[in-house]
Amino acid sequence: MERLLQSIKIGINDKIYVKDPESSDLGKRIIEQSILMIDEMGFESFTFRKLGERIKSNESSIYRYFENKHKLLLYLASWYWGWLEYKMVFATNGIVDKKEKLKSAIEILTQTVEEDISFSHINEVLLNKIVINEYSKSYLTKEVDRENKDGYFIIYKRLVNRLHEMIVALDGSYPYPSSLASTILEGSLHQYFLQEHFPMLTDCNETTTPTEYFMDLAFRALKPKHHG
Amino acid sequence: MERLLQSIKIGINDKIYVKDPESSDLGKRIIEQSILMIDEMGFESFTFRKLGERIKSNESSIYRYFENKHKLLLYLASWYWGWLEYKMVFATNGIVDKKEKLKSAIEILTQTVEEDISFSHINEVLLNKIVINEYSKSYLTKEVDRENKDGYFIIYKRLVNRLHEMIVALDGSYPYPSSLASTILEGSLHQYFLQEHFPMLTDCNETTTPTEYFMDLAFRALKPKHHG
DNA sequence: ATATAATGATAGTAATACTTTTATATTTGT
DNA sequence: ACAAATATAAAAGTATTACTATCATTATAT
Repeated sequence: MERLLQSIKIGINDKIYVKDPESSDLGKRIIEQSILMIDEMGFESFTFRKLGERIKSNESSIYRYFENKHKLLLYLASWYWGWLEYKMVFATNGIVDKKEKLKSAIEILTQTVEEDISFSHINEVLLNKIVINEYSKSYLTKEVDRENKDGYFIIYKRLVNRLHEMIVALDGSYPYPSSLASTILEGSLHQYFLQEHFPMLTDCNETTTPTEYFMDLAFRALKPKHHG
Repeated sequence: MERLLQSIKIGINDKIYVKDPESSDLGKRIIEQSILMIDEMGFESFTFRKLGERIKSNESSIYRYFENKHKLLLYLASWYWGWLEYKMVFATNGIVDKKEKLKSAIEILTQTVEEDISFSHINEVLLNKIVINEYSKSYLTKEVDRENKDGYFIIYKRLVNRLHEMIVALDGSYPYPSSLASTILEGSLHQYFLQEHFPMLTDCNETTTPTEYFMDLAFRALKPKHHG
């Protein structure tokens, strides 16, 4: 899998950036270090000025890659969802049994992230933490409709839709396949957050994972026909 | 119910404010107009300076009630959850049938909000919109653990816990009652958001409500024993 | 009538989120 | 190898934000 992925590039809407950060060394440092810094200090405290100091580059140079830090967050999130989408499509590709296929998808989408050596400048474990803590802020804005129109959330939407399709394929009679799909994706992030900061509001802990919870929930909801 | 509520005050952790906004006319105007303004312009664009202009008071006077706009958001959210909690406790109070009780709770917690004339300076419909669009920002911060320790989220936690208890009472064998409770509350906000901005990611629309979705989901998950 | 508390007006500060300009380095095409 | 184009760096400037501080005025309580 590593070999295959080595030549893969996550395709991100080019309106999100001014200049493709994958196209230069500076761009890659911007991505690499912004992930570390946002994880360390949180998105609110993170600034391009601080990032410039950290990567020993100039604030104004960073602005040549991203209009502002909001766009950078959109970029990081898109990359993350694109990466998850790839992993999911890859993992579910050969599976013919619809239940097993959905199981595999839910597993990929809700499980704890491990580092992927294929993208050396991106720390997927930290990126997952960022998505848990900051992703909502990328769409809970007054600009969401315009940005959605401009395609900034297209990868996430495609991912929810893929899950939705697997749900429909397994149980066409279930009346809320889109809502279940979006609940699994968003709810999984939320359960990880609760586990860390509000443990009394979740059953997830060291022994019980969000994956188990959503797997159980999905299959209680879908009551799929058992066959073979 | 209106008569009864007339003398009710939602009790909010007094560390959230510097001076209780319920204790003066200026305080009430701060609450009233901040709700309108945050709804209009979004939390990011909202500032105490703008609020001061709007209520024809001084920026510095507003700082005598709230340390910053983050604390104001925590206040508004606490009020909202306290108000919902009151409505839920009131509605479920007399119900002995455990299934009906949980049904009633889910209905109150996930249904569309209507104005409550008991609190004349608070527009509950707009406050609900604010909670949908901004609540996550109140806890997705680096300060969440300290603020949680200081009790800023206590009402929300109590509310999730009440729902959790009703779930356990109905089906003690269900392994994820806390996660289900938090999923219903948070997920309901999310489904309303999706309905407005990402309709393709939800089945909720003019005819299907988040209440129906979560009611269905909860009772598929819980498979409660039917009796009577 | 006086003390106390609440509010208002004004100004000031450090940081943020940029933009602009100019200089320097690096890459690329011929 | 050299000029032209492009990328990056340095520095300064601007408007706004998120406060803080000071002092004046107004309302209320005793």
